[in-house]
Amino acid sequence: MAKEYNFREIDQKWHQKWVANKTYKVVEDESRKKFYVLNMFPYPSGAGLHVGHPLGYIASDIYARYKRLQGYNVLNPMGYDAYGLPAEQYAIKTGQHPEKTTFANIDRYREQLDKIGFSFDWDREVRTCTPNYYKWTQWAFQKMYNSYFDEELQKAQPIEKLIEKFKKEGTWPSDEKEQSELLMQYRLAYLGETMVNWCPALGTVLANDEVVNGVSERGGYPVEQKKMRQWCLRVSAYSQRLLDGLETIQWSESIKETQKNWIGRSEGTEVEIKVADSDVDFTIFTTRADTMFGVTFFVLAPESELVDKVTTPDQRAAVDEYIKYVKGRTERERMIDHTVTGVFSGAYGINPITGDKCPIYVAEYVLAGYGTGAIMAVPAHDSRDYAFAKHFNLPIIPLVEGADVSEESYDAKEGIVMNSPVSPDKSVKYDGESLNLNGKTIKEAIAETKRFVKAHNLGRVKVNYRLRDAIFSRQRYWGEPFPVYYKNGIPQMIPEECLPIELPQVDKFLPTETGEPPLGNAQIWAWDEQNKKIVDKKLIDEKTVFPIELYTMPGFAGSSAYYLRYMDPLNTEALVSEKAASYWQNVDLYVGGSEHATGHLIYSRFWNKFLFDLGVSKKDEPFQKLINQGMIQGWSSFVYRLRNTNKFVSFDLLEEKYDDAKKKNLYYYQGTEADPVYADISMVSGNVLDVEKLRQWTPEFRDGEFILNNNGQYIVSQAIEKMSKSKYNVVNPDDICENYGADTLRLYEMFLGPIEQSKPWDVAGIDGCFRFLKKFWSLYWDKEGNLTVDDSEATADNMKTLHKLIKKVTADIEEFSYNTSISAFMVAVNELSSQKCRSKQVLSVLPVLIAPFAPHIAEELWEALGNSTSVCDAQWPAFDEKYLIESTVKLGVQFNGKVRFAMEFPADATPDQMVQMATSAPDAQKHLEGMQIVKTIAIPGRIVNIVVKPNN
RNA sequence: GCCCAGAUGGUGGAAUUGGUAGACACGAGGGACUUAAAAUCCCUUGACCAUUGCGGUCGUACGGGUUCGAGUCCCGUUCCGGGCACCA
Repeated sequence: MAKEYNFREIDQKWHQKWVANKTYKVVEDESRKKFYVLNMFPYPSGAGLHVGHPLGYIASDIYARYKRLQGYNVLNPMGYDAYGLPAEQYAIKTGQHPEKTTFANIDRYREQLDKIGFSFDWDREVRTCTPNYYKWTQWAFQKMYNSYFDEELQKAQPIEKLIEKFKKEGTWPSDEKEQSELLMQYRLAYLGETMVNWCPALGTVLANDEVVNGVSERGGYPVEQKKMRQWCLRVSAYSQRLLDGLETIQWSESIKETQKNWIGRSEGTEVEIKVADSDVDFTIFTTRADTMFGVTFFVLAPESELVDKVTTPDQRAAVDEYIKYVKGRTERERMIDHTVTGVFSGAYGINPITGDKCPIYVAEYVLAGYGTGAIMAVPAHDSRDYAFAKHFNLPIIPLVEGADVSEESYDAKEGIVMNSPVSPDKSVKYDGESLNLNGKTIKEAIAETKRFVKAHNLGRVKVNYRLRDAIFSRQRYWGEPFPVYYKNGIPQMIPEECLPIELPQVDKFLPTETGEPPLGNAQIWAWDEQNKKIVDKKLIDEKTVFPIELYTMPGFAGSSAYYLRYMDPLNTEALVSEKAASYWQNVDLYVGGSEHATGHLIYSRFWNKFLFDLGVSKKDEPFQKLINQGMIQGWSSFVYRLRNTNKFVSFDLLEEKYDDAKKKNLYYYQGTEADPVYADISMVSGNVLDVEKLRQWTPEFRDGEFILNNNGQYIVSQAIEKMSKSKYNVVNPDDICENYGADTLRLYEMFLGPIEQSKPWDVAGIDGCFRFLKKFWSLYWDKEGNLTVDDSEATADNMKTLHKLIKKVTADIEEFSYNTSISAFMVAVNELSSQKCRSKQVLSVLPVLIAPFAPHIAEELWEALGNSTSVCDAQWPAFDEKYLIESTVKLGVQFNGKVRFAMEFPADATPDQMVQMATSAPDAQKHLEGMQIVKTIAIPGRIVNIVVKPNN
């Protein structure tokens, strides 16, 4: 009997050794180069890990182990994003404290993670909900509060500098309340009266990225717009830096593109518009300054305060009614329904370029939050203005030669401008100059108009960003409390030395009866200013004891700077020490899902840029390279229940009909509609249901009648969906570890396909990886279970196989192309096996090569070969080109990078011979005439490149 | 509507970035060993034609183009996925 590959024993043995020897502990070491690998830390949900979670962890663990073998000092930490809604909702339902369930879930996650053999340094674990951690979240918030963004320096500065400036200018008010309000307009963390996404069902506000298609991302509840006083982060101040930074980092183009869209830079022109017969004026923003001659009306956003100033008495009633209508519409309704609505304000604006009086409308298609909340409408060249003009019968003036605007607007920025002006008297003179754009291209016309507007002080060139400030408060319990108290309604920061302000105990996790957030339930929640401590609410007297903020921070607060904390997780004096931050700098490789593109990945970059301005973070960008791992989806299974019965019909007996109205397939059995019901995938093999298992699963199936097909089987239908507890399609990694071992799981998850691609989990192929490990194992042992490795000289074939493998695996890991490197291993093992290779020269290298992928088996073999140290401390081998020289036939000759003709070469021709033959071939002569050869490149067996240039 | 990424056997996916398409794995079929099963090993496996042998033709969503040579580059079309979306 050959020595068996006993993965259970091996996995357990090495897990224990790694823990005992602290193999993965990492300390700063100035003598070695650092490498920082990081995964997006998980939210510990009650469902535990499924096979999708480890995908990214395995990918980064492979890279971390590889870098370590290359001699880098690798930081590869793990922790938990522990604040979150599910724990809170569970608490509301059961009364259990969220901390209790969260910590229980963390323990379970840890147990599962430990089975997979990660090289995490657990001594650096962080949990965002522990005071020792969130102290620094609160600290950063206070720093933001005490900073403003200096437009000239393009960086954060202490707020004191701004106060000084106001004092110097003489604009510093004496009243404390006015001072506070003035500074609030500049602070990076500020209290703002803003329109927020209010979710009544969740009882909290949500950030823009937490709202998807007008409903909450979590739970899918309706969201409405509401004006509320909220803490905000002035993320928009960093718009340009967030945009510029994208050019310096190695992220996928699609993620960068998404962020660029989200930041939404647009360069345009602001123009001042005077309201006729009034002293009111307003500013419009346009990116199409070239179309000023085509303006036929103006539009204000309904929420704009200008509406009130502009509306004439006779239109007042109509406008008020319209505003009421708009307010009654939810975000969702506004998004889906694009019918044209609006109302005339009664006033007219004067186009400064043409002198024309144009009506001013109020319409919901103009957004208050973007630009100035007012636009000039050019129906000929903007589809929204066009629809509006058609609806209200307003004139349409085409401005581009050849553009047909009888059916739709011409929005393209291409063409030659006309009608600008229609006649010379239609262009107002300023300082003797009037604007004429006729005959120019649109691009030229934009530039010319900008110049004109600026020169005659009619407006200014302006860059606008779509990126909004982040709303930073939530009406929840399970989050970081704000280190803020209120003195006569003016917010005050609790002194830094008193941080952290710990989350108080409450008896109920719901909002209070008076509608206060859950923290309103906390009894010991008032600030004693003199004694600097938290005291009972009853003591509030507004003289020395004041109420503390009841809001908590949102989920992204704790996850924005966690990568810095890993550098120095136990530090009580600073977020991160100068020494640790200087050594680790920033994350070299970040792995996580692309769904965070407009959330965490923006907030984190903002947060880091702020800390960089403070000198705390040492790099302007937190994550140098980003890999987005795809999702592993599950195969959901459905059984079909005939409506209003307890009968379940096999899928292949159903009749399928497409319903146009519902846009999906409906199923019928003998005329009765059948509804799909989830069945747990553990009860299904292939697409055949184990009816008895299902009966025992839940009561709804126990007494069900199952109508089987002709083969006596019940067939389910299947769909690929996101893996989720509620879809009963979750595959758990523990079972795989139990049946195949951690190394097989690691290999298989990587072998499934490119990391960045989403793919359904299919256990079918796992045997291939398991077989490979068994073959790999059996390279080392004979029938009696003795090590077969000897000191024999490796053959040329052995060396070729080995060096081919080293080359391939090294290149593949660098490109995160792990699936192909595993294929290369399979080929190499087959080759060595048929070569009957026993040479230590070759076989002692393989464990090092496989160590990143399959660390347990690597350690076991490394030890068997007589090494006393961990394979983690071995050295990654280099390949030698000399073993890899190929000798095959053919292909072509190429001149100047452009191939001209094909010819064949003998199999064993050397590069020099190939060049010689190519240049002397008859076909070559015509290309070489009058030319001299600059350079030749010959790839044996493939192609000869000859770069030529003319003589002289 | 705008932007991004993609389409290769029965399946997951390779292809040195313009150089033998289908590596590797799964599945399927055949065989060996075995009383039997499991495990293991060997052969076949893109399609079609020829199979006693060599072999031949077609083939990377579709239609064109560039090139000695195209899965890869260019133009057009179709389809699927992702992001943004009254952003002026």
